[in-house]
Amino acid sequence: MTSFSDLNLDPKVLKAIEAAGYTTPTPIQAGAIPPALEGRDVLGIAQTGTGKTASFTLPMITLLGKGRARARMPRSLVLAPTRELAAQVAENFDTYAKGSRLKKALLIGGVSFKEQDMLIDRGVDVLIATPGRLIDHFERGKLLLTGVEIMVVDEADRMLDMGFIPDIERIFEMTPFTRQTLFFSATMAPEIERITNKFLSNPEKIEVERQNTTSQTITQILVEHTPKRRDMAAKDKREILRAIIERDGDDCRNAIIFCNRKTEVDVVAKSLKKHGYNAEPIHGDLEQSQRTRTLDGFRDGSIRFLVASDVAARGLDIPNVSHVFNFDVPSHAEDYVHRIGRTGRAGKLGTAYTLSTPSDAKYLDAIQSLVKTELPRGENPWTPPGVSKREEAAAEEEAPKRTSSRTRSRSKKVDAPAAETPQPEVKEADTRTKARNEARREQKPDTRNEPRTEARNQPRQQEDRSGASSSRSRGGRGRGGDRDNGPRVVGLGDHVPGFIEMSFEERRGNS
DNA sequence: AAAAAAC
Repeated sequence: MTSFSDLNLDPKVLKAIEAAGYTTPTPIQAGAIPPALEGRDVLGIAQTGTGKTASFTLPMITLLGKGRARARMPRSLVLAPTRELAAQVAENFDTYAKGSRLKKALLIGGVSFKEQDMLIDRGVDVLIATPGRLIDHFERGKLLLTGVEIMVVDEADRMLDMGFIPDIERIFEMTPFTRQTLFFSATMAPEIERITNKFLSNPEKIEVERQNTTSQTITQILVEHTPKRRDMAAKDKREILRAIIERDGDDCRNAIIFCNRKTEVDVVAKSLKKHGYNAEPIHGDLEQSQRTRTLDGFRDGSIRFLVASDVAARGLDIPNVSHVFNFDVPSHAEDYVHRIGRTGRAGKLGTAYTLSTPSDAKYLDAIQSLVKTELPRGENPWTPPGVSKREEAAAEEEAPKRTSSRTRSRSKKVDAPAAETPQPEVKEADTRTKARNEARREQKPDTRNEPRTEARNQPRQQEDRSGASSSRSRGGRGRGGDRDNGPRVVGLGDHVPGFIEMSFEERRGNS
């Protein structure tokens, strides 16, 4: 078995790897590092979580160790699709280039040009960028890419999804054709294939087994719900979300809650906050400073719930995420895989809930055929207020033979035992129903009103969280404390070093 | 149908 010390890496890099607690490279690292060190092009087919980032940062640091950067002429370039991923790559360089004199700059949008300009002017060895901001700098004449010796394209398939491929081609053409290219993609779509044929020369191809989406470390649970009306789905799902959080108690240490739309992200985050939960939103319409702050806060545990758009679905390496919620069923099946992959990392256990309504059926089918399993159905812990289980069942039976009259169906509901018709729905014309309701309320005031109010208020109180956790037996899954004693794994992909568990602030403080 | 990324 290879170890890092067999890989011809710079002794200083080896020392940094050792300090981070690693001895054995992951398959992608073992496959990509040797050819990269020989100066060959590399085509890596691998997803995040396989140790991909280190498979290019480690050889880059080693190769760039000799030589010095000239002003405005970076010696290497790493392109990433999102700002957060670019920042993550930059952190990786910080970790492993500690002993070296390499200078780096992070060029991402949403922050001022000033600092970035200064760094470029002074000369950098490593430039890490999102395509838009890089091209912007280039067009301002602040940047020359003719000195690029190594170019890395990370998450190419996502770049394709985001329409970045023309930009990537443009950037390729601004660099010298003698450069070394390291190219990473989770899939080889035809368009990706075309690009690699055009810009890579005789690459060493390393394919790492597709990450097991039904990984044993992730428990997937589907929670189905049929809203009374279609427009109530979102509101109902917010209730269900809170009910699950309460039910799972301490097991749900933290969670990423994915929504399909940015507006929904805002609504869900606001709603959780209103109910006393520690939650923050993250999506592309928010200020970059806030995005960074929120992600740091989630990483260091000061934020318990990260409500996110798909900006956070891929590649982000946040260890110790206990739960992922698909508040919305993702409409691209691939995204499901990426989203739930934010938990169950580094051999630890994770739970991924997906909330679905009948209108999601089509997307759900696509997901299930992609992951080649039927998602196990879990219990929906939330009951709509005023609707007993019994009545729910009755209503379902009733549904097929329902006749036209709304009034009739409503009065039926009222007749059912323990029913509570929502007051706003009772029209003045319906005086008989109203009177009946009032009479019933007088007869049994506590059994109807009290529990309902309490149930609604319960999650509001912070104390209730610990209260709920005492009864968190979790349907016999019996995992309790074994989250931290999961299967033993080695290498930079699965094993997570201590520093990753720290916030960026803390890491800076350490260096 | 929407998200991401440049000003």
